[in-house]
Amino acid sequence: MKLKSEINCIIKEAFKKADIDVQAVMVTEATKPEFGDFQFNGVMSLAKILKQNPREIAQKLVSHIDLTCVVAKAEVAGPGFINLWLHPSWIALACDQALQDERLGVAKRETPIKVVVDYSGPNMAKQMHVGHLRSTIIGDTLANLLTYLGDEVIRQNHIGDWGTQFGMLIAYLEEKGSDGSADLKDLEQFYKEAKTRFDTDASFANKAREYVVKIQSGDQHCLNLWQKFIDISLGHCEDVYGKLCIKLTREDVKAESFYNEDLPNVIEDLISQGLLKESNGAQCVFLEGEEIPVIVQKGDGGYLYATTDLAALRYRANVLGAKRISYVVDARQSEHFKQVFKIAKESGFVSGDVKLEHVAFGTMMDKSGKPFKTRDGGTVKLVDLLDEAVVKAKESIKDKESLCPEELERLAKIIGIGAVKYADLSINRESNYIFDWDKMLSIEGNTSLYMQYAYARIQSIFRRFDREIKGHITIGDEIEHRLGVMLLRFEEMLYRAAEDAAPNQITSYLYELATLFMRFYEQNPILKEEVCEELRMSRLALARLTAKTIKEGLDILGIEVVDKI
RNA sequence: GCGCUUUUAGCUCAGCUGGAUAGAGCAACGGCUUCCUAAGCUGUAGGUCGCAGGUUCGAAUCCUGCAUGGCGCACCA
Repeated sequence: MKLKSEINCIIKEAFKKADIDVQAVMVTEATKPEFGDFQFNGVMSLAKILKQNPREIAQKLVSHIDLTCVVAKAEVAGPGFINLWLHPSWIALACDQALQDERLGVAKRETPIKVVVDYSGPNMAKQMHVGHLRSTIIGDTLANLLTYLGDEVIRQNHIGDWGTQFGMLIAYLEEKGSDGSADLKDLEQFYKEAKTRFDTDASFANKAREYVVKIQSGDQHCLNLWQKFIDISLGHCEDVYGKLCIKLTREDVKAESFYNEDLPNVIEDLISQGLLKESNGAQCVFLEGEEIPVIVQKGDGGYLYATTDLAALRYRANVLGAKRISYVVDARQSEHFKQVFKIAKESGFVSGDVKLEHVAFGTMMDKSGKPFKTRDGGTVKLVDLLDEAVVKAKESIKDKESLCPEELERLAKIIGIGAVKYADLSINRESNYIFDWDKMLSIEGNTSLYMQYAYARIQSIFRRFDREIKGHITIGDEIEHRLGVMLLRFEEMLYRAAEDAAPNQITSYLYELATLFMRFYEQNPILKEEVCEELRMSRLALARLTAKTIKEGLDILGIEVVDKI
């Protein structure tokens, strides 16, 4: 059941009865409570086309709106707005049904598609840093969301495990002896040391270059060393994923090296499509309207970023069969993706009906608006950031003294990590965002703690009332009415967020929902003596549906909830 | 130089396909509790939506120009 679609149908029916021809109608949420639950604004533009008075058309339309079941009242307002109020009894019934349903009334997509979500993509030469945070959590959320809506989601972790720097690292690993795992605990340090050796020792540098060639030509000894290095490095990433509750596994890893063998074919196929041109010794694709070409093969025969991405694109479209391929990557690479997508379509690597999208996001800044760095200007390791979040969360817990250490640790983890994720996801992903611990761990405003508190508050009701809820929801007052409508909007909100790949639509919704619930709870007692049984059951049911909706929403965001806070 | 992008309240941000008096939170100043989690609710104040034009019955939203901060522009990924 999609709320707006339902109302759209009613409006459309009214148009039909009024004998007015329209294409599509679209109601929107009312901008203010006085204007009802939903409003239809389409009459004004229609009046223009028909050269008639908009108020008259609106009036005519209103007289034909079916007021028996869903819509209770329809009113013309202003220049020709139509305001719509829903039947409280209908809202109540729909909420009852949602509560009975495991999926809270959220239907699965009628025609699910295969979607590849490419996200996280850490570089194996270095430890994950804050720059990977946004891709990882936005991508994971998108994957969760699409999965929930019924699409077949293929998560892809396109790790960087190929290229010249690995020659250096492998050479250094071998120099350190057979068991390098101890030295690899701190990849950053390892990288630095290797780099120093590379820069100061010519024979080491030569060896490193040889290794590059050897790895790429399939030398078994070198490949073994390389594999070992990647395993350890990937292990670091998995620690971070574990802390962050990210669902990526080894099965989702399709590294750059995976496409290596296909790269010569990409070039060949581009040649046969007549898209390739040599320029200054490099193989290039010149796109229409662009002066600077996309290089797919270097003068020395080496391949580039774009080449690998082309190989990956056609693998995903043709082998995996994806109909939507989403790249959750920093906005600075938008030009790259625009070009690669264009080449993929023009070359026929990816057929026209496949939706290619760059889910771009802005840079993470510090409190003063500069790119997020450590005090000495280095990159902040993601592990350190997450550990700090847990420590800070622990400090922020109100009566931490009353909790046992294990419980405090568990709470701090959920709250700290949840706060980092929620803060990021609640921002419109395309804008740069300011990373601010105080704001993040604040209980006020659109934060994860406010959500957690709202949820925990409801759970505490059900600790006092542990019987079965018997009876039905009745919408008694305006706040219950608004809460009910908000609960019913969950489904459409999710579909919208999925379409736009916009997690902040989910957080905005959850915040509005939680706020409404808090208001409802302030003025409508539930377990107090004076409340009659019937009313109590109705309010309990609303509370439970709210809790379930919050939990489901946070679950899609990859954030755990706690019953007590 | 070319291209992409940002600009909304003192601060951090919403604002979906153009719609009614532009919304939250923080910060400021008030109010509510013999306790169903006050880590809550609530009132007041605060904005020529960067500027100037244009399209439209109607523009923060679309178009053009300018200003502003950021980013990207050939063999790194």
